[in-house]
Amino acid sequence: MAAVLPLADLKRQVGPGNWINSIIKGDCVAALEALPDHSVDAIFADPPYNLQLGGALHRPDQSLVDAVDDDWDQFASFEAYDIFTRAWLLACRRVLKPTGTIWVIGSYHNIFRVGAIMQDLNFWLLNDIVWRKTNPMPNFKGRRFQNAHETMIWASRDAKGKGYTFNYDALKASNDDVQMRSDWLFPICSGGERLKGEDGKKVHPTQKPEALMARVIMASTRPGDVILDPFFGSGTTGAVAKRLGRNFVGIEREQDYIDAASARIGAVEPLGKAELTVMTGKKAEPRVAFNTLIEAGLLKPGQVLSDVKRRHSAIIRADGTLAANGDAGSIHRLGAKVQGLDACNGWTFWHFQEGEALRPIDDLRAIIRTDLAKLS
Amino acid sequence: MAAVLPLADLKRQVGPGNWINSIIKGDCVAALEALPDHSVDAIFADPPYNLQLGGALHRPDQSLVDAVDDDWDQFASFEAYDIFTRAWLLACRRVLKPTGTIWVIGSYHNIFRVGAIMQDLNFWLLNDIVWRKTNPMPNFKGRRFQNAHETMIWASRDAKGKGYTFNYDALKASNDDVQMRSDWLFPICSGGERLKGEDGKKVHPTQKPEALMARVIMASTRPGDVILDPFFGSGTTGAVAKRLGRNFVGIEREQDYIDAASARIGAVEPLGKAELTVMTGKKAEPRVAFNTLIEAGLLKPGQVLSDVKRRHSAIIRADGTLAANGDAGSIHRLGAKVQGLDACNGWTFWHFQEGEALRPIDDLRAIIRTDLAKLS
DNA sequence: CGATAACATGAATCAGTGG
DNA sequence: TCCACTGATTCATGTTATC
Repeated sequence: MAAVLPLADLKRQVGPGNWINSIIKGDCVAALEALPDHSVDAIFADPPYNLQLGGALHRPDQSLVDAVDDDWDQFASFEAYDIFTRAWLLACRRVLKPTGTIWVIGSYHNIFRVGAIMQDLNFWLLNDIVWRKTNPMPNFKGRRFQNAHETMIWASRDAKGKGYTFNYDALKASNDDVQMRSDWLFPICSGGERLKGEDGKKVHPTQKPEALMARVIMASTRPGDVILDPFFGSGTTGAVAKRLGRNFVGIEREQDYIDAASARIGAVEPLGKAELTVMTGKKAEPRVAFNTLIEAGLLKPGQVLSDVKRRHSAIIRADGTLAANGDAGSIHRLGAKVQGLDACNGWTFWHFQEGEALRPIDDLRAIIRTDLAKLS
Repeated sequence: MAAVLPLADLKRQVGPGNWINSIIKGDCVAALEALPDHSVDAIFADPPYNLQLGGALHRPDQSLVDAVDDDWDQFASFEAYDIFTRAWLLACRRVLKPTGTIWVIGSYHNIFRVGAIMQDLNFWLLNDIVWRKTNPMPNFKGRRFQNAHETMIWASRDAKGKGYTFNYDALKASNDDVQMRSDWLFPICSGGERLKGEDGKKVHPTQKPEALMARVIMASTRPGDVILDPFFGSGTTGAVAKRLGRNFVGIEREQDYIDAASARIGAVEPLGKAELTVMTGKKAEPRVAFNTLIEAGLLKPGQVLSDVKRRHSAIIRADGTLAANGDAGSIHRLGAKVQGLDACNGWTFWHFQEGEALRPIDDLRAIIRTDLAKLS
């Protein structure tokens, strides 16, 4: 069983960190306000979808918005939903680390309002992701297209946000070596994965599939990260986070959901470290300066480098710069200059002679990196 | 050549109906105000997306991406964009028949604001439709998911709108007798369909594909209906409307676009009545990524794969890559690596244990494909 | 002339670090 | 906060050039 933390206990300052991997029982905004600034790495939110289907909606002060009926005033309802949305998003934003990202899932009933408010609050939209359902419910009346998808918004905390986690290389490698697109195909949650009560009825009306959650987590978090879910429900976020070696914090009001989620998460076995290692690309590798190749004796001052088609050549100088045609500079600057470009990756542009063949100097950097790896 | 109508002439009341099948030259809202109440059956709007681009973007080969940096896409703030959006949507609403519907296309940059404002103005959202692009531009920096879709909102004029046109049966018949879903697959507009000037450059930066427009028109209008496009651009709406036996009204400010659209529409041959029945969308062979097998539970992280002669083995990681001997990568790259080859088809190389036998993981892909064949 | 390679391009909010 | 510098990064499709 995952720990359950009444909000009152949390507020009594039981100590920092005690809320990791627990479900906070209480109102979403109130519970968020009890968490420290910049304390979570990622947020996944599955807020109430709309007012028009009769779901209960609470204002930030926990008062109940009047139930929707045929006479309801549409503007007042949208306004109430906007106030609610702004409140929880703002509270989430404070809790999120500056390098963190947030996911919000919704349908056409609410996602446009959510997205616009996110922009108003200075979240910086990175992608909208379409979850295409393999087995959506049909449209029974034949008056619309079958509503076969939901939309997720992925955003960083700040405009022009930098430094967020995106495991690009792992996603690409797992996707037949082409980059992952913004349209994802998954079945809806059903069968054995769907939590059911003793009466055989589903515990939660909108339980999300673990496969969807797993891709979200694998894409935008690292092992050990803390993932917050302010509308925890049946606890899919917690279950998948635990399985994938991440930490979670859930917020939920309903005791029935908390009970089901707690038991569910308790039964999850985390994967081992080897299975959880995330594939990284060159960006994550240690930097090796060009000078290091000279110091290691792999290249020598005076030696000539050229591009792969031998159209340009340059001479290595003892200070670790290249010289050609009266110009000199780093491998990158000079590579750009001789080609008349703004930028150039000198590691892949410049080649050295080995026998009759040309090899990129990047091969030599790989040798250095291999040696470095043995040391660490 | 389609008729071009300066807004001043229209205001001089040349007579009702004279604006049918013509392009009104002028500002969008001003032109709309010159049209009568409840005079069009459907609206298709492709407003500026309000892209907020930073500096220049280069492809990995250093070529420059031709960005949409036109003046008409520049707005000072979200607030300015909202004011603009509210104005043209309100003007559209007056012109639309009570039984009419409106389509608006956009991307994550603007569609959330547009959708929220549509709801605020009492449009009643019927569906959001995802246009999945077969050939989207990649993400060059590897910092996001490939932005592979755009979103269309389809709405009726009034809340609980009734009596709008939706050709449910025709769509279903054209879709292998299953109801049309909310995710559509089409290529972007290129090749011979893409309008080009004498300099060989594209006339309009965001010309929409005719196939997309055709499905919109076939789904939500009847022959003889009047379709308004307040951001006419290169005139795709007019060209497809004419071909499909519908009438159009376009509004456009730029003379260059008007000239191109007018000539384009003039060259269109309307289809005969018999051909106006059914048209199908293009289907594509579903791509199945290795990750899909894990997400579907057919393979599990930690499980060991080997080649058919058990000379090499590798462990499946949660991120959808394989690991062996300290190396890691996609099923293809690692298969190549362990064999010392340049390339390898991981689908046929790697096998999993089933009882005492080894079966290629390609067998599992076949299972997924069978399930997906219905979707494409 | 045919096959193949090379090049071009599409609604894009597209980097991270250290001084 | 700004600036300089390193150096990582693309998929599908259509068109043109080359052999």
